[in-house]
Amino acid sequence: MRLTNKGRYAVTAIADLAIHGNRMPVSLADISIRQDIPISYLGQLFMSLREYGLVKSQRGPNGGYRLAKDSSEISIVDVINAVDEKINTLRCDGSANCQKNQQCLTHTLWEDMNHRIRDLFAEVYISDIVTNNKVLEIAARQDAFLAQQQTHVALKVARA
Amino acid sequence: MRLTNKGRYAVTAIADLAIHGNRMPVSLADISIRQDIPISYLGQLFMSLREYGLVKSQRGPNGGYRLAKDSSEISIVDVINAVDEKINTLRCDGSANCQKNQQCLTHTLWEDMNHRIRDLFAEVYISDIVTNNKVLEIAARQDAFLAQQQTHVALKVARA
DNA sequence: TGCAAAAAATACTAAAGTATTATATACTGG
DNA sequence: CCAGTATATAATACTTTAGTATTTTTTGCA
Repeated sequence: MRLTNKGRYAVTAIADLAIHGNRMPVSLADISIRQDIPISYLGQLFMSLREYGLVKSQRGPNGGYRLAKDSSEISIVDVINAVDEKINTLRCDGSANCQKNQQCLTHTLWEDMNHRIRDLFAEVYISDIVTNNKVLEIAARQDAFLAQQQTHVALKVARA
Repeated sequence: MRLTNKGRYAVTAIADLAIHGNRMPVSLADISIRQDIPISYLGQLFMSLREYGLVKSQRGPNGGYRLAKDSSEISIVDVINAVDEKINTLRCDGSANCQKNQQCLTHTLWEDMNHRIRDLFAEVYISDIVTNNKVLEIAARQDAFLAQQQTHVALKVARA
């Protein structure tokens, strides 16, 4: 079983889209600044997310990404699957050949835990996340930060 | 979050003790053969398990390990903790400094998932595992395999 | 029509973590 | 005293993860 930055980043980025993508596509650059995720890494993640059908893209100026479905139809397990982080407690990948081509002593246990954890992640939807007050509060802080960054850039450009 | 061979090995080894340690201490050599786990790796794991108070050791001939408590008092989460595999979905280790010393957007989410997964593992006890019929069946197969190995060794010694 | 903003695609590298092996030492029952 | 056992630690090989870099393609807009 493993859930690392990759999966966390992906869920965070999808939540960012759910919050900011209502009117306009959201650029990776904006997500990168708001969520503090390397932009090039985001690029990789969004290729998977798009192939998996969770987001749709728009190239060119003012382009970016939007959710392909409503946030109430995307669960965390979808996102984690999309970026290929298996939530898997099994050594044998389910084929029960963990010990010399036969089941190991605890095979059934891990299989069971696997299901239960998957269910846990399957029942949390992106909409649940982005309606949480604490989350919205943090999103507001991140918005302010992005605006501030953009002002800095504008000033630099004006000076030059 | 991460659960790898180390944690799986540890739980499997503890289950092996629960099954075979009623009368005599169980040697790492036997566990190694029955469960197909490298003996030197087992040595490392059992150091942790002993320090954590889950097993007690007996050196010398006919020595080995036994459970330090009843199998109904050892949950999976204890075992995994003992060998230092954190079941942790959090990037920031709980201190909520995941993004520039402040909470990241999904901090609360991962914290919540963390608790739920921990609860899942905390409610499964070793006794649950070793009373399962399928598990006992596999244990019987492993016993036969060990006996066969020992016969081979005995024959070799007799021949020499 | 050309520039700039954006995604798409791919290759590469460094760091961290995992699993395993190896080796030497200490203890203990017969 | 010997052999079987745990104890302890070091070293190594391997895998995965995270992150960086670069080039190409698309497209809105001035």
